[in-house]
Amino acid sequence: MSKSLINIAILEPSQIITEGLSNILLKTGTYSKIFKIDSLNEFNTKLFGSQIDIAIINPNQIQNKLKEFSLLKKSLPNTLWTGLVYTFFDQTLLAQFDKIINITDSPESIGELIHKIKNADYHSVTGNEIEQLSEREIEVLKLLIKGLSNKEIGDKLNISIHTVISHRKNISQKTGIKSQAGLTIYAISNKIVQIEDYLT
Amino acid sequence: MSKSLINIAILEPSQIITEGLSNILLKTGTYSKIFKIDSLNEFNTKLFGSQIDIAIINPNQIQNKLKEFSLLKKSLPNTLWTGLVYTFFDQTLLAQFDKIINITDSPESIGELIHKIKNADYHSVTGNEIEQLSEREIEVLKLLIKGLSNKEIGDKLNISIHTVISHRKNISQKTGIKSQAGLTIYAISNKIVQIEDYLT
DNA sequence: AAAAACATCCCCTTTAATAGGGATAGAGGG
DNA sequence: CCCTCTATCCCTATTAAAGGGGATGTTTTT
Repeated sequence: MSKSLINIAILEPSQIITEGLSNILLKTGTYSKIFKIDSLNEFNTKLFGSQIDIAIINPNQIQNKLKEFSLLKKSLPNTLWTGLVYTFFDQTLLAQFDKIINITDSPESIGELIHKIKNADYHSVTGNEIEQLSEREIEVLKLLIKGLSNKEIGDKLNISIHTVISHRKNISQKTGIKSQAGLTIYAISNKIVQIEDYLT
Repeated sequence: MSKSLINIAILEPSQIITEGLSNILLKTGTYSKIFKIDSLNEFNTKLFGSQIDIAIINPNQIQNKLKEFSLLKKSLPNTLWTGLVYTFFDQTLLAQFDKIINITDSPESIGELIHKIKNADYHSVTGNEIEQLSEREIEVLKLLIKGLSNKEIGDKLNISIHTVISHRKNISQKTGIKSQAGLTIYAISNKIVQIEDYLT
């Protein structure tokens, strides 16, 4: 891949970030053309046929669209799929990307990204499956994180406290996490709960 | 306040965001001068004597510097203190600002901000004091969130379990949060712990 | 100098969670 | 049809936490 003009697609809802990133990319001195897009499927419409070398994507945009994203990666194997992270995201989500750049990265390190793509080939990796919690277990987990006791959870779900304890045992086994704090972080990072809902 | 040139200070560690925001502010068509700064105290050094009309600040930058920020607001009462939010923050932290803009806000709504400042006076409000946790309490909280028991925390800090329990009682009283899950979320949203450290 | 906050330690009682051990019934896939 | 997973329920013993009550000495603030 020895070409001097690089095509970069940016999928990011914040115009502030899109503007800033474009500027910094253009300032790296490499000749690049930047396409700003609003959704994943614009890769197949607006950008169809273009050879996109780097796609920079807000991970939120592939949330709940993992299959679509997988297909896209297969249909565009020569693209470097990059996640743009400015808050914490689920690790399994980030694992879908070939590379991660952070909003606080310096222009220099972003410049390096461009440099590398000119000199190397990247191979898309498929993320690992995590052991899924069942629906009921997730219900229990959500209430658990609200700080409810086993008994309160049972009352709320109309099941006995023993069932709740069973579910909790299974949750702990599946996740390997024993403490409530750890489970809270697990639930947040896996988007089972939104942290915003817990801020008063 | 009927002046055409507006001075804007931006305190934001991400260069991507600073770049993007500057661009959008300049594109609003108003004549504004933008100062990029790296810390709160540059208001008293680099910017000393300048009439800053709008300060746009990443709330992280005032975390643990609430007193300094309060004094600053008092010494610069004609400045509009604006928080730039791109992830969740503690609400009490956001209450310290006169105004909040979000990273996903459109250029138009940011332009409105500039427009308003030209036609109105803003009065700085002093935010409520957050009841601060003591150093020791924060140490205990951090270990608590790792899932350690009271006894383990005591062993780690070389204090008796009774002291740990005392600290926990005080933490609960100060924050009003009883459950470990709630405290975890409190600690994350107050940047006492980084959620990234807990992702395996 | 007095008051407030902090850090340390101790006691008691009640309530909840943990860690084992189970059982049963239904749904779904191979 | 068998096996696995899920959801439900139960028991016992041990450990931990919650919620009260204090006390003492040291900083820090007013």
